[in-house]
Amino acid sequence: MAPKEKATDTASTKVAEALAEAIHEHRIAPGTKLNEDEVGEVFGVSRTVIRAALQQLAHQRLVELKRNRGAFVARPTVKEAREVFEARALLEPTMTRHAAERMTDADVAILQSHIDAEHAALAAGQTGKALQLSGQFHVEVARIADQSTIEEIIAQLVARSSLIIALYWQRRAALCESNAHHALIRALANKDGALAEELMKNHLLDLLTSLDLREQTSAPQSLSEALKA
Amino acid sequence: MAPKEKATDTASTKVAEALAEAIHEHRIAPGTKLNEDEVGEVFGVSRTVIRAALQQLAHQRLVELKRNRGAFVARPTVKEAREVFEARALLEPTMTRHAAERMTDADVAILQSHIDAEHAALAAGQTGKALQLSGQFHVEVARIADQSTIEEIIAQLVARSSLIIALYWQRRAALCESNAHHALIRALANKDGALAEELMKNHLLDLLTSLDLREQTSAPQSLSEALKA
DNA sequence: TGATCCAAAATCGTATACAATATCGTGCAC
DNA sequence: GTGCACGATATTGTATACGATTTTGGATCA
Repeated sequence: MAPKEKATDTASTKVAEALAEAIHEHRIAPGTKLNEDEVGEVFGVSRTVIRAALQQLAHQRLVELKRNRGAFVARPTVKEAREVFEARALLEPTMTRHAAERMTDADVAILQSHIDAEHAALAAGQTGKALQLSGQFHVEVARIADQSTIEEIIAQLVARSSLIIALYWQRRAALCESNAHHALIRALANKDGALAEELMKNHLLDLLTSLDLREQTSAPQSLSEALKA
Repeated sequence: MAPKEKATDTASTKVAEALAEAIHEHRIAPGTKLNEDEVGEVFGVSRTVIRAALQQLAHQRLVELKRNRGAFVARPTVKEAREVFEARALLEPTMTRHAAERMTDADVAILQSHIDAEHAALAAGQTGKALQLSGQFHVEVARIADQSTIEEIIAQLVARSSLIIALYWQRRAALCESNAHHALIRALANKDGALAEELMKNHLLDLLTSLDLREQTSAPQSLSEALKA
């Protein structure tokens, strides 16, 4: 339960991870300004490390940096949402096929543990946690495919997807995901690359269509941002 | 000719761009340590902005950050080289097809000007510059496809490719590239999506096979690095 | 001679201080 | 009463100072 200390990581990374988790769990609303002094006080560190953390998050597109204005939690547009899933649609099915060809028993166990943890989190009402674990499943597939470069790209896209889902999710069908993952894991365990690829393709499409991507879904968070947009 | 000042960019970005250019043109050898004080003196700024710049470059995988040890120019492995081109192979052909469908006369002109500039640089012996322009061609294709998210990913992959090419290029066939781009531009101008897609796929394969990716091509830059690897 | 340990130097990580810029409120002119 | 200008305030951008960690060199001892 205690956060595992990665001694090799710098302080800014830990802050970035904490902020990312908060953003993914939608505890910080998109568009929120992240004041450096304020955040620094919360984490008990100086602005130096906060700035480094914010820069990391900006590279992941989880926050937006505006010169002399500050950092704001990203508010992915509908277009961006589509683009992220378009990118995933181009990368992940092929990764899944490759993963099926290299699948080991250990890999099956790892993926299964992800699903289990996801179910546990869901049962405990930890929606954010479940979402993160669900995303991690996709990253693991790329890892199994032994494509670390694409794995990183997918990790970033998954992180952005998490924010997108938090924003545009039309509430319903919370566990259909796990079912999709369950079918996927079976195809992967059977080394059925073609089926796994197809399942992943459909899974991503399902995810996309489960979003409400009509233009300007809800009223903008703040009036000021709305008028500037 | 003068570097255009982007007033909206922070100082660290300018330093990062300058360093990136130097790395791409292979004026700084892979594996070279980038001492913060030293680099800071060169650019006449403090370590604060240098650190920010190095962090940006680390995110692009152009430099590697080692805790308490410093920043080193990245030395992509053979595996990483293959992975980068695998990622590009998954993304760019589809982008090319989409670009063909949205191509305007202005876009044709832009792409043509890229090729012309590339030829000019090549004629002037500016190999590094030509390489960069050649890469920019690929980024432009994604822009024309109106996929800014994938455009960013490709931009990053192209940047890494530039370093990879500088490392693993087996000297020969310098201008076959431009020919490939020329054929591509014609297919794009004719809005022949299928042909453009195929040409891009082959072009990327050509690029990959033009590299010498046998294990451990040349002797490592430094003994110390060699022994640690 | 070789290895080991320790101290000194170098370098990175973080905090603080100062400068530049943007934001916001107030007052004045019309 | 409205619009604009200007100064006060807040916030970011950059530089510098200090502490922590690593590296390096030499001295000591087997």
